[in-house]
Amino acid sequence: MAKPSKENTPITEHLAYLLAQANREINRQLELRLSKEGVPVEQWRILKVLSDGDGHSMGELAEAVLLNHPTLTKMIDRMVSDTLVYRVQDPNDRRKVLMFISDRGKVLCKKLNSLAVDQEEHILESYGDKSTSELKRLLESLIDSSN
Amino acid sequence: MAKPSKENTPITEHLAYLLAQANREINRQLELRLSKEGVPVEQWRILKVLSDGDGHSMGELAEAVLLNHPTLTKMIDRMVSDTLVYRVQDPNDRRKVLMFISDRGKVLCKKLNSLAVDQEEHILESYGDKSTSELKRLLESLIDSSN
DNA sequence: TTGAAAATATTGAATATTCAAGAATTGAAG
DNA sequence: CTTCAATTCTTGAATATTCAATATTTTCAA
Repeated sequence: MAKPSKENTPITEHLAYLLAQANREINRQLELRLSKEGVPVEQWRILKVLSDGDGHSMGELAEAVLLNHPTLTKMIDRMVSDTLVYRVQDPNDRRKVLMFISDRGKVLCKKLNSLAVDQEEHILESYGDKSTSELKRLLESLIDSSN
Repeated sequence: MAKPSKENTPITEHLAYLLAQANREINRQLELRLSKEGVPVEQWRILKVLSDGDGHSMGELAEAVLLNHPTLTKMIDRMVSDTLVYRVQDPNDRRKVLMFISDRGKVLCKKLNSLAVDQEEHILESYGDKSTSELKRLLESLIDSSN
């Protein structure tokens, strides 16, 4: 009997592919909702992270919103132009820049949050409560086990 | 009692974010392995889809490998230069181009497959057999329910 | 204290992706 | 048949991302 081989598994059965596909689909839906306010998903993430009111360094932010450093810098430049966020030099470590959300940013963030909640509710409806929370649990644990 | 609100759920609890994070992590690992052969993940996907030996139109391919049309065209241009794949005009519908994998492409694809299998096995080890198949199942069903 | 190494953020050039327009072919209605 | 809309793919310009290099500040060992 031949040794069972996984080498010609169709692409659609690879975990990496399923994740990419699901991510693409969910992201597309979210993008569609947020486009009502003309804001890309990454900017919503940034606003959401900053909305705790604390100052976050660029490095911290980049990690949290899944962007690499130079990309974040340029996106923040745009958001500063739009007066959604602002930079403050960290007094304790002057290499760092602390990012803060502005009042305008807070207002926008609230609107975006409710658009995002709409989507999550839509997913809950079509996909189910149980599946959703189970999926979240598994994803968290996958992420954990990858570090 | 206040109405329970999901509007200030931390970003890390959103399904869209968890998917993005997991996708990023797994993709990074896969990228690292495939970089041994100097091939981006998307090219591996293309080779894998074409490795059934049939001709696939650009539209079909774009859908299958999660790239939009112009991006795919340009990536295919590179792969044609590298003689990994080749174009044939579809005799039944001359608007279409059918893509085929070359012999050189097949050889490369085999090497890439085994690198990818390495990764899947690594995931199985650290994450577990049960979790992996359960996660795959849930992802498939999420993708289904999104169409 | 000094000087070298590490950490942090930005910049500019190279590369890649996307959007909108174009070219070729097919389908289908009049 | 003819013409007009739809489909398929490619192209070029605009935009975004990435890589490598730079500037600044901090850390730490000698």
